Amino acid sequence: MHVALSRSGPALTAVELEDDGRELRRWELDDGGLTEFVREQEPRHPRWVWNDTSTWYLPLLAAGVRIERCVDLRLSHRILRNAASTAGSELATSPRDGWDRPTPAGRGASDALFELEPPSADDNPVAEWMRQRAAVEGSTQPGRLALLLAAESVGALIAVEMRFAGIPWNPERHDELLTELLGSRPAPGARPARMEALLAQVREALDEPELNPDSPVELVKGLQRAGIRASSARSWELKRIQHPAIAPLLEYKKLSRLHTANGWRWAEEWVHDGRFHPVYVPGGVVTGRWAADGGGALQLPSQVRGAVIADPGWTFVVADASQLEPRVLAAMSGDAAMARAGQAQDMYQGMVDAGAVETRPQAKYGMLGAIYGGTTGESGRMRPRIERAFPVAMAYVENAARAGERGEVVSTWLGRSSPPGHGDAYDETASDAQLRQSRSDARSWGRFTRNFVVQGTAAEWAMCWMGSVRRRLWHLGGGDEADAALTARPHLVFFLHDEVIVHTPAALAAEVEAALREAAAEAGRLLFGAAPVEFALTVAVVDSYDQAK
DNA sequence: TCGGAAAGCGCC
DNA sequence: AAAGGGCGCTTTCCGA
Repeated sequence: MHVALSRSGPALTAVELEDDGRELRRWELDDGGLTEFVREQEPRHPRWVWNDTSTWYLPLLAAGVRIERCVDLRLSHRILRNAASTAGSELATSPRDGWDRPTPAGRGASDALFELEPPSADDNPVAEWMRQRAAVEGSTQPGRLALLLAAESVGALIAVEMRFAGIPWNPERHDELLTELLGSRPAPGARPARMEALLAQVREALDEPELNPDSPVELVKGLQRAGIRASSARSWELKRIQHPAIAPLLEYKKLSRLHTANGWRWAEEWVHDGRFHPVYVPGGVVTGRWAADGGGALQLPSQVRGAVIADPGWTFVVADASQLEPRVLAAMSGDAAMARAGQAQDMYQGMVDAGAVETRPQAKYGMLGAIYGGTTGESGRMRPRIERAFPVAMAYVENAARAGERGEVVSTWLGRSSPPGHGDAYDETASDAQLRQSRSDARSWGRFTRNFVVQGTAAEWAMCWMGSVRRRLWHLGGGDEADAALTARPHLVFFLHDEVIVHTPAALAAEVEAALREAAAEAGRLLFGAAPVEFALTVAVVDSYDQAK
């Protein structure tokens, strides 16, 4: 059962659809009636069809209404517009229209969390839904694409739910952590005491009393005047230099980053009532990974994770998928030897035990090099051995790289396609320098497409995993019969590419862990069927995030 | 004065 | 000669 929601000015329309798109019933509503309508219909388990999940769902959640499933038409449209397997569809060949507009930004401080604009008017969702169904059914891989759209849509629900719930954040502990590292909070515009002290050491050691360490240009000039040959102000370059100014300078830069990105000002903007409410952007990255729009949820530094503290009587279950991308590559390429190495809880150790390489770091850098296209350092040295041990997997990523170099489009396992390549950027009149540049650009694009197929498929696995986790957690909390709100049950509060945090009553932690593991296995089956690849999780039950790992 | 690019670094 | 993928955020830099 599907119910499409749309808005025309102040009027809302709900249309119940037969599976073939025929209209069964129609309701005319207003904003005040929407919440009650959805609440009444939800026990029938409709799939809500709407333009953008965040605009419709956030107000519903705020009113205490949680839904089971939806179709996010705009996210789906974007996938189908670009997918190689739907290139001939009416959707993909028609001119760009309103459905090609970007998802409305959820930007803004969480003060405005419940003061969002109401859902905006848009083109007819029923017609768009039919167009999308036709594109999927006419594609070369309808089953996979349908799964991708379902996973993307449940991801959109989860993103809104996590923003709504927020991640428990203890402002006092955050302030303590900052004070331990930086000194007490300085006046606006002033440097914290610890940074000021380090800066004095740097200036002294360089004999540069006016040095401005925050300007890379000034910093490099100052270093050079002191006889230090540095071509940039990057930490990795400075680390190689023997000079008394370097250690305090590196420490200064580290603290400066913390102070500006996740310091007191950040907390004032993003943490309210003991919760950090980041804005997630499903599908915000070309590969299908999520992005964040404000708050920096995907870059939360380890220094402040100790401020993520569970509520009294509650705890966190932190789970990350171990070596997700190598496992995904083993499954999608069908590399049996690599899959065998993945039978181990620690796949890199499994690669050592299989005799592919000698040490765990060699396995790790070798694999990352294979997936990223690295040719230097340890990953470059390991390349021949990885190729010998896992020829099928390596051929898979090499093919993706060569396709990208030729300007071709590549696709993930479920059918998300890469952006169009550059094609031949030169002709017979090109100079040697232009030819070199062109070949370099092609190789660079090849590294992108090589990584795209793996990173994008890993994102698909993660979305299937989370969708399954979400469903299981809801039932753990009593399912539809229970009256408890989303945040009164075990619920997802954080997601970071291959890692989730569940906030749960402590008594349910063991069941949550089991649900996470079952969901990981389910995601593997959903994507890859009976492929003999295991998706191992590392799980920790902790009261604060810094205790995980 | 403003806005975009670049630099640098945090996460995976 | 160049030689590792994807992002977001903050500050500085620089030109319109």
